[in-house]
Amino acid sequence: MNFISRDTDYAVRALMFMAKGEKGEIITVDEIVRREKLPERFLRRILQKLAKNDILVSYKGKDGGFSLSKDADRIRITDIINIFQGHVDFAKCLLKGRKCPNTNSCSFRKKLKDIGAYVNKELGKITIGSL
Amino acid sequence: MNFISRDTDYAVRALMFMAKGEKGEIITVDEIVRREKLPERFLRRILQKLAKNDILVSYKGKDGGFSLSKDADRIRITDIINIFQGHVDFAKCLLKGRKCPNTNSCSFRKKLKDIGAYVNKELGKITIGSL
DNA sequence: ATAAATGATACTATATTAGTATTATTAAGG
DNA sequence: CCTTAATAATACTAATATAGTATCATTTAT
Repeated sequence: MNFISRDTDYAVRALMFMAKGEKGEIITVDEIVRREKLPERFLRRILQKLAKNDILVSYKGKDGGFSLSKDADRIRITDIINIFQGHVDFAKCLLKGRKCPNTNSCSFRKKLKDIGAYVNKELGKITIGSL
Repeated sequence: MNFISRDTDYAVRALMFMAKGEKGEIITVDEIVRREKLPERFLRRILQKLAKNDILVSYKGKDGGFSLSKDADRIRITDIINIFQGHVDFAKCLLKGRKCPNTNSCSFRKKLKDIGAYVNKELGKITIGSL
């Protein structure tokens, strides 16, 4: 079981690559594909999604491409994970269609919740710039 | 994105229920289904898997059922997660078919690894008995 | 106008998750 | 030994998530 999904992973690689360039530099999908050897169409969609979520700015048309929308130190890993994997829920009750019998005294979920809070806190400290 | 899968969740519920009984008590799948309202055939397979992995002892034939194979305090949540979800890998490199360019200097995976180690340590502290 | 880029959206393939169904095996008890 | 009540093994299925691919539209510099 992997904690990080492929699109999150690819997004981080692309962002790390972009962060190496000058601030505000416009980079095309093809450049990233050449350097990082990621599947072109898939990566294209990933970058589009990053643009929609204000991580990247996209420039259409000739000489277009993508640039980081903010300083790499302000792009947190949790942002990327949330975009591609949704909120990481450590303590969700998985009973279907009915209320959990021990709903408000579930010590298991309480402990999972604590662990989840720690993980999110630590992941929040990691930024593209810090990598 | 859920960290815990449904079979892990159901297994923990079943084990917690069984741990309430006397030590070594034999309990049938049907009893657990009645009390915890879990899908019978699915739960049956889950308990079989727990038996195969030495968490439960199974007794076939009339008056059969399952009992905990050891003290509930010695059944850790990580054991259950490993059985149903496999090893939880926080830092796996997801590049396909080719070597990662920055294989031995990947600061991202290094940080993920640290977080994963913490999570596994904390999950290892949680036992069925402690819940 | 053309070329070179992204945008939107639909499609597909594979894997994982969450089950269900069927038949076999085992063991207690009359 | 036969019946009954339990698990064992295994195959099957349905739904969902993951990992892509394909197509056509739109934009913009020259």
